[in-house]
Amino acid sequence: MEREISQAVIRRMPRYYRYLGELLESNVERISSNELSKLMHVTASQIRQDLNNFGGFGQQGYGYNVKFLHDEIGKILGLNQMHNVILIGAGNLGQAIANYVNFEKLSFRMIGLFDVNPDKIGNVFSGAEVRHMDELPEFLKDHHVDIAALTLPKDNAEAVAAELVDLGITAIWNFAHVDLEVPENVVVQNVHLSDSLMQLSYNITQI
Amino acid sequence: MEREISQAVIRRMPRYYRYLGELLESNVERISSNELSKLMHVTASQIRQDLNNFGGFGQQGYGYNVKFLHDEIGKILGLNQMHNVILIGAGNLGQAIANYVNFEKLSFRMIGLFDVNPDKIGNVFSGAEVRHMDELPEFLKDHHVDIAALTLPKDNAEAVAAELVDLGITAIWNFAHVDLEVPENVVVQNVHLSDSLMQLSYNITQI
DNA sequence: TATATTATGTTAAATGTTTGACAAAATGGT
DNA sequence: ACCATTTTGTCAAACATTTAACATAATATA
Repeated sequence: MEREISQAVIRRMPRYYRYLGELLESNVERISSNELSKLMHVTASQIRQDLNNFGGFGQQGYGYNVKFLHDEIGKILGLNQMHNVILIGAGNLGQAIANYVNFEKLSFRMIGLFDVNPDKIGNVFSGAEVRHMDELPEFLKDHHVDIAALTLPKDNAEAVAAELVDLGITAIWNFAHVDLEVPENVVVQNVHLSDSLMQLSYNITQI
Repeated sequence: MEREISQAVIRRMPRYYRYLGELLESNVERISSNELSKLMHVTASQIRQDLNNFGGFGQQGYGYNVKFLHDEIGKILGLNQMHNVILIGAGNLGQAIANYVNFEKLSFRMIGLFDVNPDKIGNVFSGAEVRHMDELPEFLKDHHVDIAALTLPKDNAEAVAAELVDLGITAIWNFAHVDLEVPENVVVQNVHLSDSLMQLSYNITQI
């Protein structure tokens, strides 16, 4: 039986991926957990412990090969395969997120935008046309979708999420200011901006 | 000597605040940790433990008064005072965030937008005009600013952050895809969207 | 008013996470 | 070819967080 890897570890993996990507761009070939720990301001022990959850990627006396480790973490995070993404709610935030997703060219592709506002239907953002929500069932018959991004007001979010789940979506990137209730086979990743702002507000007052 | 409250607890406070706000809107007068735990899908023990970090807000045999607790958590998070916010980088995401901040009317106010792109200077978003970055020092002489939101490409982020810190900014809400190096009296709250997307990507592949 | 019920605040146990220590293995200089 | 140095992977200790248990106090009912 395999032990499940904690989200505490998973949360740190994209950060390793990012630093290794930068090292790669700087043509650094190898790095030790000690050097990386100084760069990232974490303990070397944590780095080694984290990586060892997934296997031994390093070599004693040498350290880690930057390119190899970067690739391996990419695979762990599923970045070696393309994810088709749709987005519901083509407002300001939706447009920003649509851009954002396309930026990660090799792993994520924004293939459809949906809204209910007639003024927005037909507009093209980030190379995708905004369609009416009514077209969603038909669209999902023709296209394989891995992730739905929800960038809409909280009042509609729960109902739209339920509809998406009915239509077979199993991964939701949720920007709405509400916690979605979904079946347990559906993965929800929340980005609660106001929670983040409130945490900042708290930390300001503590100094 | 007061024991510092862990960020694990702080991260949960905005969520309590949100649920209590909804209960308040539904005219619920009182709630027990047990009822709230069912609503929020956390243990009642955790709720009581969390709240007791800040004081005894409840009463045995009664539970918690919703309005009182909501107010108290608001105070803890610093939401009882207005925070002036500026934003650097008036692109798509910047516009979305500017809207977002103004939405929390009683606690946060977007008072200035800055960019270097001449096409953007002079535009008005969310009631604030976009100014050139060169005007920032002058602006900060005339206005008290509590928080600077950074919504710009990662290549400029570190330099802009350094400039902000020089000019006396002590709280940064960072959306740039980079970890800022700042003096320890400066608070940084990161929103790394691509980290979040990668975490989602990982969790998809695990089911 | 007496009593059963509810529900907090708090202590202690259980669980989870991070850090330190070190044996084993590879490297690199002489 | 040898030896000092580096550095991993892993075990165990230290630390932090979460959950369970329960004494105490207020409420509500009869």
